[in-house]
Amino acid sequence: MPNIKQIAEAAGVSVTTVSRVLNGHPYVSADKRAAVEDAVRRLNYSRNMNAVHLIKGITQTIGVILPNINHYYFARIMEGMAQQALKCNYQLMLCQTDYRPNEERKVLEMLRNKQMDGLIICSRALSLSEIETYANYGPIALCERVSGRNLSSVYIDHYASFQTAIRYLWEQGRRRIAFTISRRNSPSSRSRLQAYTDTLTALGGQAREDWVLDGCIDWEDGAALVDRLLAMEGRPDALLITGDQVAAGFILTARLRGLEVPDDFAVIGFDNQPISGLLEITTIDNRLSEIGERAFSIVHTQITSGGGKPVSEELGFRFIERSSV
Amino acid sequence: MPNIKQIAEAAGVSVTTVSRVLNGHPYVSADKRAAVEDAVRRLNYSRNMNAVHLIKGITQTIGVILPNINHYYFARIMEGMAQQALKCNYQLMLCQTDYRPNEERKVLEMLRNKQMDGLIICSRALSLSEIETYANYGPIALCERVSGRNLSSVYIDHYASFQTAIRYLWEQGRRRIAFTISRRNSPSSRSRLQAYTDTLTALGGQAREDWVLDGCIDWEDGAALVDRLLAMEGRPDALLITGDQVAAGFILTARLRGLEVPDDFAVIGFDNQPISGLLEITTIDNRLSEIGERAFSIVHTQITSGGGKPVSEELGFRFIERSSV
DNA sequence: CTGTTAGCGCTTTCAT
DNA sequence: ATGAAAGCGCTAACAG
Repeated sequence: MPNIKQIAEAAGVSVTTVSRVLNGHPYVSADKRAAVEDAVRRLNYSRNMNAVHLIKGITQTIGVILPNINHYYFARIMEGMAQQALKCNYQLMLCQTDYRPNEERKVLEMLRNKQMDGLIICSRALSLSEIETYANYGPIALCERVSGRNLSSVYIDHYASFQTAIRYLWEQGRRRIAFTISRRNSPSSRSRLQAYTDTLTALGGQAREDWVLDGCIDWEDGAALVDRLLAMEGRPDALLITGDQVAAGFILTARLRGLEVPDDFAVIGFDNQPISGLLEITTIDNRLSEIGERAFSIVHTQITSGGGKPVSEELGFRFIERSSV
Repeated sequence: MPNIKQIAEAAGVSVTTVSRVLNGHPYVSADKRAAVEDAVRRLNYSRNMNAVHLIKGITQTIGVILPNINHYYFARIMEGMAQQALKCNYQLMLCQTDYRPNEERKVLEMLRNKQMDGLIICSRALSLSEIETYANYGPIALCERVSGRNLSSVYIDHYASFQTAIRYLWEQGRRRIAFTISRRNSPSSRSRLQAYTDTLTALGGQAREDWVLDGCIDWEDGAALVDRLLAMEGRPDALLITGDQVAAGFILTARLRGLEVPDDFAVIGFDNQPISGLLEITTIDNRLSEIGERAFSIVHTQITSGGGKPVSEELGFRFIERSSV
């Protein structure tokens, strides 16, 4: 692979002129420009971008931390980010870290290392405090509500969405409401638990600790839920299931057991996944693709504009009424 | 951000010694090593990896071309690659190019640019010939059968899997067999069409051109298929649907129209997606995660071992009998 | 409009 | 065991 110097020689100009042509700068005479372009073609030249990254101090790359790409929630967010990245001519480094703190740390180090100009964290194991210490090295955005920190944030108000869902079930006459979560101590799980307690208490209903059903991530978990519920005395008559795939697993398995939705169980799913349309599941659209788009744009803007205050952006959820309640 | 020179000064050693400590080389006295480590800590030093990439000529990054990450097929392959990447301490650049030739070209250029050490192409718009011209710049693997070229390849034998599926339907007494594809001219579609024609002809059945149903990618396409089929005179009694999500859309919509699977239509899906378990869809497991793992490992091995011949690896599909036939 | 030159920050001979 | 010095390939003052 030839370098810029060899091109300069071949074209009979200085490296500066070559660089100017390469970068489309003005003030290059037509004939020299042509000579350079010709040399580039003849020698099959291509810039070594690592040298450019080194000298410019940027890489046109944004890192993305998430536990696993093969999950509707994350794939959909990633899709949104990737669409924006394509428009902006930016690259996305996919860091599938499986909620392992040390792997997340490695990615933060890559920001510090200048391997990436910014970072988007879709979900995390590390503490906000630890993440925040890296904010000086480049803009960081999280896909969750964060405030009072040097971190940007794009999020849905999970508290409000849960409140809406619970009130809806209540209005439909349901009084024994349970809900699922994936990880017990995730930020969204905490606000949902809070909303569950607050809302039911306010309505004069009861929020039961044993009706917080955790570890529900895939459809199998939803399927397993059926027996878990049948084993209870005084079982719930309504479920908020955080993830339509889990809800689908539950509903289809319930049918096999001779139970009907919504007669035996009312169900509200989350994310408005394709499957929810297919099964007519009432759901809450969390606008995942837009979360990805906005997170990308915020980080991208901060990179190009050279910093500024962190941005916090709430996207409204959408309640989609179908026939599972 | 301090650089290596400043660390050298602070520690009272040469930059060479600092570099040695940083890279864990031997032949550094314990006290100098300690001095360097101390200086690194005090000055909060972090290597600029772009300089390392420049001088070493590698980036520990592999690019991945795919049209859209928010699709089970690609997300699952990507998951496999990412798991391997994590183990090898390699990074993955996600290049979601939406089948746009020019975007795919940009990624190939990034390989040439040395922004990535190798490339995996999950699906493509460009010709193999064009892709092959980049093979000198780094190992390239495709997730499809490729031979006689300077490109590696990890694939499922779609011809054989289709043959298996069609014979199975035939044995179950189905004679009017149709099938869906996503893109008409993709490599896999071509081998499937070939298998369809060959197999049915061999069995003495008929392969009908109007029973090749294209544009089937998402569940909506599957849902739309029902009416498309009902509008035909002499409609098929069996369907091979390349993608379980599409199959699910078809089956659930068919039920709403009062049709039964497998009574009115026998259905065989593809990919062994979670939904196929949920709906008891007979399917063909294409081992997507393994395809991703192998593709990554092949490229990774070629990078670390410095080239060698391209590798071609076929993974056997698995026929999963459930109750949609 | 063009070229000289000084870096960007790091690794790695090659001496010692 | 340690350091001086020569790059890796490119950009951007600065001087003409």
